[in-house]
Amino acid sequence: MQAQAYALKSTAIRAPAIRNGVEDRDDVTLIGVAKTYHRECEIFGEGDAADFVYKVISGAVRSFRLLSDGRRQITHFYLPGDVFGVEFGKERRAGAEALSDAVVVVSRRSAVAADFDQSMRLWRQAVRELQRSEDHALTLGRRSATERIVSFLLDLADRLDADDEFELPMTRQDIADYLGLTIETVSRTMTQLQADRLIQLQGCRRVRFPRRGALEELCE
Amino acid sequence: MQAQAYALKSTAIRAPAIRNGVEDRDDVTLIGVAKTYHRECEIFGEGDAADFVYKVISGAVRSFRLLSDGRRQITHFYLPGDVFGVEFGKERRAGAEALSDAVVVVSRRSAVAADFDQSMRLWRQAVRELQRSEDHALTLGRRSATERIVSFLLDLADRLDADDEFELPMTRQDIADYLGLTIETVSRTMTQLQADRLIQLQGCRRVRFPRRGALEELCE
DNA sequence: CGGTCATTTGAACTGTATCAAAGTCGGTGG
DNA sequence: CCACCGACTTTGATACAGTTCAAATGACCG
Repeated sequence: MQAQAYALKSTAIRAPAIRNGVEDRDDVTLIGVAKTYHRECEIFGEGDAADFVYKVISGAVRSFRLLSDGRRQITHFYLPGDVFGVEFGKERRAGAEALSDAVVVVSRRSAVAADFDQSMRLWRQAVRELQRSEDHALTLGRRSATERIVSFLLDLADRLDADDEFELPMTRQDIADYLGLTIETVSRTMTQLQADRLIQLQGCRRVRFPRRGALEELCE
Repeated sequence: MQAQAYALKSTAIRAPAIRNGVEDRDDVTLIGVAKTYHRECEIFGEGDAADFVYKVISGAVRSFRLLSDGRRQITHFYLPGDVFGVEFGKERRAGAEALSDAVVVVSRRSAVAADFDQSMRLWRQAVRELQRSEDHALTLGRRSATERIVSFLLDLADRLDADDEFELPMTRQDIADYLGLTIETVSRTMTQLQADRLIQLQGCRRVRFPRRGALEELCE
């Protein structure tokens, strides 16, 4: 399907709290090994043993689930500062792959569990992540294509701490599989938003919000 | 919108573990007050303080979120034995209402927190519930109307410990708002499933699976 | 029985998918 | 340095699943 890639480089690292989001004094500092995963490289697969937890340093990661006929639903995107791979059971409920070349700190689950304070924070992060999928379900169940795209872009800008301009870390296909749309609908919708002067595109990855207020109105 | 109703009756009670699901030695015994909520009655609203946790004794409950124009997404249905209203933050992220007259045990959050073992179990239940919304997102993002209905019915039968016949505790509109469809599509799809001899309906609430295997194939 | 509310059915419409082709961009090798 | 390649994206034309609007039917309850 797509070019196969594999992990590179491994150095010991202490990954500090990065994101400066609103209430993130809840940030997790993972101690572990930094690994570089190349674009499209699998980090773990659905059903694997969940022995490690991860934190994105740079690049981005997607997690996803598949139906047996190949339809894919991307469940989350992870951006720099995000923790992922925290499972409550023993097995992975979703697979994870690097979107672009990504540097990730990998930490043994058992090692984290030893530190009560740390594992509390990790739990809270994981819960917050799960709560995002409730929001996601609302979007998938009840919003139009335009509303999905707009709320997605606004959310992404927010998580990237971007004010009104940022780089999309994923392809149109990834966006489509996250929003329950097709790649063509994503493309057309973004073209239309640009025609309506609600967003500006420079190349297909760089997005600017010339009038954020108007965008926000579109999906409240 | 709909007939207003209100809570009735309050007696002290000890709500024992009910569901005999596969791995539910994880069941929670809430000690609190039994309340009866009438059909369509609000149990709590989005944004309320989350001071109580609940367990369904009989009847059923829905939780939901609204868009500002009134579109509704039902996030979960709670059946006898289910715990609900466990929040990780201080505020309700969704509203909850009784589907039918429902008996519910209400317990102060602070009271439960005192019992470590108990609150652990409560947490795990809440996490499992949140994980369900990841499954839900897959369904909403990537399955057809027929697949949604079939997987919904199978899941419901399972949770009701029904073998091949059970009573739907909710209206077509509720099913529609859970599955991201319209009431007409739900109705037509069920009629079609019946015509295909994949389900049998007696009245609009009683469902039977004459060939469960065939149903399961429809949504793997 | 009659009234109310939920459900089903029908007909027409529409948003999004599908299928197909053309355009863009970045990288690579000549 | 430039031309070509492959992957991704955009655009176009058409199809269709699911929605919308409207009306008929059915179920429940006093």
